[in-house]
Amino acid sequence: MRYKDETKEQAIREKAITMIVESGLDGLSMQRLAKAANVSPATLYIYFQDRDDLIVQLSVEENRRMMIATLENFDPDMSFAEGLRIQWLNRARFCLENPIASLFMEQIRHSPYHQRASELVGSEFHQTLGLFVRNNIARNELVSLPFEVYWSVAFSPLYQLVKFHVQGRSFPNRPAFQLTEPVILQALELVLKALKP
Amino acid sequence: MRYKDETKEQAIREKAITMIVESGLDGLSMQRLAKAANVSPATLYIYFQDRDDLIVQLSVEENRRMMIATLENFDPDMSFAEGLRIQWLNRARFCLENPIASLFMEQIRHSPYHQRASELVGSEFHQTLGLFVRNNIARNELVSLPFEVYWSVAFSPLYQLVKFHVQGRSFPNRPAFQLTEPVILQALELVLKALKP
DNA sequence: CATAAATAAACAAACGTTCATTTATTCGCG
DNA sequence: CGCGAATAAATGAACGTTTGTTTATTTATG
Repeated sequence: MRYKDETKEQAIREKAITMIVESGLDGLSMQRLAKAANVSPATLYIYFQDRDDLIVQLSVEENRRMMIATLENFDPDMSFAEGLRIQWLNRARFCLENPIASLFMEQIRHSPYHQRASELVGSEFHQTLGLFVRNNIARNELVSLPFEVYWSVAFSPLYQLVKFHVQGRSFPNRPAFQLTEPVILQALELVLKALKP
Repeated sequence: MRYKDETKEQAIREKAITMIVESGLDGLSMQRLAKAANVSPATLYIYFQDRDDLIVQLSVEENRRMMIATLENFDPDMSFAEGLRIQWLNRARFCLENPIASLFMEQIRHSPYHQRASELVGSEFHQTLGLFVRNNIARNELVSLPFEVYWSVAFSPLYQLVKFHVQGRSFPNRPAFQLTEPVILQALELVLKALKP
């Protein structure tokens, strides 16, 4: 019998993400994707149930990669400043090294696919972060807050900076924005100041 | 001669936004939109050049409404704390009163339409905010920062909280999140602490 | 030779858009 | 005031494409 050609599946995944980043979710057509990945349209349906399944699978996989990268060398027992620093630098590094994956995830995160995909993602990520937060509140290294308030202050500035970077610009009539490590650390300082008791 | 029926255009705009929010940008089909707005498909092309033009025009208009609401009673000569408070409360109020418009803008902002639309938006908004920032740095009420760092710390936590609210939930397995005024003010306090010298 | 991957060709349905026609409204004229 | 001429809004039906997906067939490999 004949085995699946894994390079084909990889080509499909990559081209699909590129198409979505370049022309939006409605720019992803199965026939154009097949052409771009050098396979027959029917081949797509060997690897994915249908168009929706393809998009959801891509989201889950890219999300997983991002989470693993974000938690590299991270430990929920770390001090708050150290733990947040590691997460910020990990996440920024991943996004800067994978700008297309990063733009793809941004697009999914604000589409109707986000909910369906996030239900299929493992809960370890959130459990680890939840433990980290509780540890630090108990140790009085972090003010006690509703989880959503904590999350929005602790992470959304980073995500916004990353978005500015991968988009190449922040606002019209502004010069191109480059997210460098000193800039990341400068923003992180502000966030730590906000969240430390 | 016969004049345009403005209720028709309004119906088209509203239904289009609803469709995009409910089923994504690729869920907006001109024929289904015509049916939903009770007009002929051809009528859409009296008010809009084509599908792209429709989406861009919707973005520009909703963006304008949002900006006007955000700057109500705002003055660039205000103290930093007072000015930021007004903007936060204005923006939150608008989004909570217009959740569909808010979800629509979130979706546009992370799609390829965002750049094209933001180039068509007046620059007064950004000029006013730029003045506000410079005033407060000069008065030593605000630390001096790259504009993108300032922006991401000052506003993205609010946008994230609003998103949690209009989505109805923040993360899987978390109870529904309601953005109330005390929560907004709690987050605002943290951000002010971060940005004050 | 068995088996499953991979394909080319085709399907109906839906897509964005246009065209020939009808409908409603304003306006100059009697 | 009343009425046809003028004009643009509004339409239903149709255009050729492209859509997502399937089917019958071929290809490669254990």
